[in-house]
Amino acid sequence: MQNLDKILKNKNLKITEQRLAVLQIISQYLKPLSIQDIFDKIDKKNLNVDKVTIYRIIDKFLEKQIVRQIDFHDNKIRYELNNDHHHHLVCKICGKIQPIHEACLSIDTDKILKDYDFSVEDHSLEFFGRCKDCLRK
Amino acid sequence: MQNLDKILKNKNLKITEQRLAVLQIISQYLKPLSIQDIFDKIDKKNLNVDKVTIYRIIDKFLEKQIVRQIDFHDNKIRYELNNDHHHHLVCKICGKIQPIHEACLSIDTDKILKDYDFSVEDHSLEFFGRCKDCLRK
DNA sequence: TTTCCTGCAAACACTTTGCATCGAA
DNA sequence: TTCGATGCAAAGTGTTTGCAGGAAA
Repeated sequence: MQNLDKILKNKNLKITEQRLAVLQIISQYLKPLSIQDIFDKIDKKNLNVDKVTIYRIIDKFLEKQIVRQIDFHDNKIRYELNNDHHHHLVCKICGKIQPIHEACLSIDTDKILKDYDFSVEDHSLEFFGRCKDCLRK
Repeated sequence: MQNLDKILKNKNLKITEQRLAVLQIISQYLKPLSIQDIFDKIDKKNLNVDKVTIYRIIDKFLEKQIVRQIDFHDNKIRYELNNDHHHHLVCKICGKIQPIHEACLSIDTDKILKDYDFSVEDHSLEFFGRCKDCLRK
């Protein structure tokens, strides 16, 4: 619990019950969560946090880069803790999501800077296809 | 114009004015467009296509893989023609979008198949950072 | 005490659904 | 003629805003 306090403190954010609740949920689950997911999970714990507040907390967290935003092409925006950089495998059939941590690609940001005068600070990469269970379907 | 007819025909879709209008807009602009963007641009040409119809057309186009979906982390979903595979540079400051066509990364899908039992059919990769004009801001 | 955060209500924006009509094949 | 596409209306869902009260520093 102490850790979560620190994360907020480091970013000069006031420590509130609501922010801790959201942080706890997000750091507890390995999969990116939508606003609704976060709301439901907080509700299940009988903690009351208004959904509007969750929107605002996530906005702040994005701004302070505590979380990052992920898109799985299903019209839902999801958020996950912005600690280790990784990508996802998204099954087009069953929707299952797997994180992949290996650096299975090399991105030449220097070349992009040289060729396009564009300084890359971040990138998003997601893979879509078929998972083990859906390979034969 | 003939080309657009063919695209629809090849996918066994009925050729209608509305679908041609959407296709034309999407193929005419180099940047991914949101539903609203498409609606506005069609409106400007004094062609009347209901927004609901655009949603349904885009759904069909996604299903038939005529267009693909792109996310620039600004809570708007955009669509672009699914012809040549490319990625985008998105400026975090001014929002400018540049396509990049070079294969500046190599993705080892065989390794993903071997390590994760996951068959990659598609991927999305977008870069976020600062464009030429915003580098000094 | 000050500043920022939260909850509630309401507005706003986005997307989907049902149904009757229309038009492509 | 048939089946699928469209337009309109309405419902459903997601997100933002304003404001007053409340809590952290």
